[in-house]
Amino acid sequence: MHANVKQNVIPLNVPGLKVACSQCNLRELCLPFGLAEEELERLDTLIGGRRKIKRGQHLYRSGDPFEAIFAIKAGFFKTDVLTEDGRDQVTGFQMAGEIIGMDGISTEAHTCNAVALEDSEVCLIPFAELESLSSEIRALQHHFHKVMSREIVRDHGVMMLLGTMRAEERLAAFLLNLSQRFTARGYSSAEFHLRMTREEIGSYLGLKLETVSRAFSRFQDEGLISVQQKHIRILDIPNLKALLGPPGGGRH
Amino acid sequence: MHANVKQNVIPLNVPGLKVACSQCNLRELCLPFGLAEEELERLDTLIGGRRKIKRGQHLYRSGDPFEAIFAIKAGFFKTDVLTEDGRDQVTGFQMAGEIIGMDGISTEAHTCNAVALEDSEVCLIPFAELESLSSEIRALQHHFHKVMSREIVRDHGVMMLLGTMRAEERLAAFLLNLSQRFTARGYSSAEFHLRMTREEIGSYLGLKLETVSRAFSRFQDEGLISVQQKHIRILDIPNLKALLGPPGGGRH
DNA sequence: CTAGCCCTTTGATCTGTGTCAACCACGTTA
DNA sequence: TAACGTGGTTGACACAGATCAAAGGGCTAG
Repeated sequence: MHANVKQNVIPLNVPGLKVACSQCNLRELCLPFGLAEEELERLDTLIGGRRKIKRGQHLYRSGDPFEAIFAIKAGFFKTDVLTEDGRDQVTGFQMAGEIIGMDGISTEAHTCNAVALEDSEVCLIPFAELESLSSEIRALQHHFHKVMSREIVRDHGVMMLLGTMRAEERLAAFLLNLSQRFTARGYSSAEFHLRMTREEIGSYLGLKLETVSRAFSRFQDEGLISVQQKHIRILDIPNLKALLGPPGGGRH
Repeated sequence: MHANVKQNVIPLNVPGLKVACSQCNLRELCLPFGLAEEELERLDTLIGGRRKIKRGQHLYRSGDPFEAIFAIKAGFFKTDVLTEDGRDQVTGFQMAGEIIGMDGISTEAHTCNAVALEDSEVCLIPFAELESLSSEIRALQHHFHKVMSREIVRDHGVMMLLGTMRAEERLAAFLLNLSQRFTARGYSSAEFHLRMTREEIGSYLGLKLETVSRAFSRFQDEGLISVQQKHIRILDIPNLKALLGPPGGGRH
């Protein structure tokens, strides 16, 4: 492991270089949010380094011992649960700035799989140390609780989607959610690249891939979006949002 | 704190009497789990008193400012989310020993409604004080994180149910889950009283009430359970469990 | 005890989505 | 450049569950 001595290039991940939340451009979205300067520096000492995950590789698997949570530095992940009988449910898609792995806290072992959908990089946050630091920095403790709570609220939203929405509403909600999260990261809200397959979208939304594909086509026919493989352009946000109000239009 | 001097009667809720986790018969299920004697006593000072909730009353409503979480001392609750357009999704049923209200942490306001399905009683846990005490008692902090994480894992289970199971599998999973939770509380695993309506079960399971009713009838015809209104007796747990392995029997 | 209402059950029919199948488009490898 | 494989689209048809409808049973409140 020898130092990388290329010049003119900002070196990343040079051995010995400490990862720094305080310098991270995602700090407003991620765990450091709301911490003071001095606290941020202490947070820097917490991060256990970075890890690169290639597309298709697992960040962790169900059953792995739980030791750390991860902050996504770059890239895109899916998490899924699978049962003995072969059922597979995608429980979420995670992007830069989001925290992943909190499912493992309860049993000291991960309860789902996390797979990179593109080449990605995560920051390791050793959990025992996070708890230590939390008890010293109240703002960190509180913020971490908010992050977990937000996950619970997000899950309730998915339950609502799976329990009450029709196929096209689900897909519209999904696209609007992605759009909004890309916006928060400074990317276009109208144009983006899907990192997941139709089957993965379907699993997340409780639909079959053919149904997802048909809904995409219908949206395109109606001028709401333009689809070309994984490239999506949202053309008519208002009408896409209007789809979320259910069929009749609000009654029943 | 002043001694209560009534004799022969165990006094409950007498004004001035401190609620005590250390004496609670639910402590092995609830927040105190795993704490040492001395820590338990400090936890006692945290509890902000009890509150009785009559059947049909709200413990909190979506939008209420978030100040405390609640430990259910006795009774039965449902939580639900509703959208502007009138959709209603039951996100869970909670019973004695369970913690409710963690959805409110993220935004400082509750994001769902909690309604008592029978006359109930909860212990108030002021959240700011819980965080304070957490930073002093590491075991409490860690246990609270486990409780939140367990909620996330539970939600993933519901997503799996809503995303991949057919009506009868959903109902079987629901009954087995209730049975298991009653068992953990020392009640019969085979015979219990449903506190919720068919419509509420349906909302939770992503089904219409008629479908729930039909599935109950089918189970009864097949000798798996006996149903009389809200009274349920589970007759054949093995075959009920077998329903969870999907139709074909594991393929696809 | 009675009236009223809500909850539940059951039947008949309709429909959104799943299933099965064929074909196509793109990206990768040889 | 050709051949392959994975992922995506589209069509025809089937079916689980929704919807509509009607009737019965048990609480709850007077």
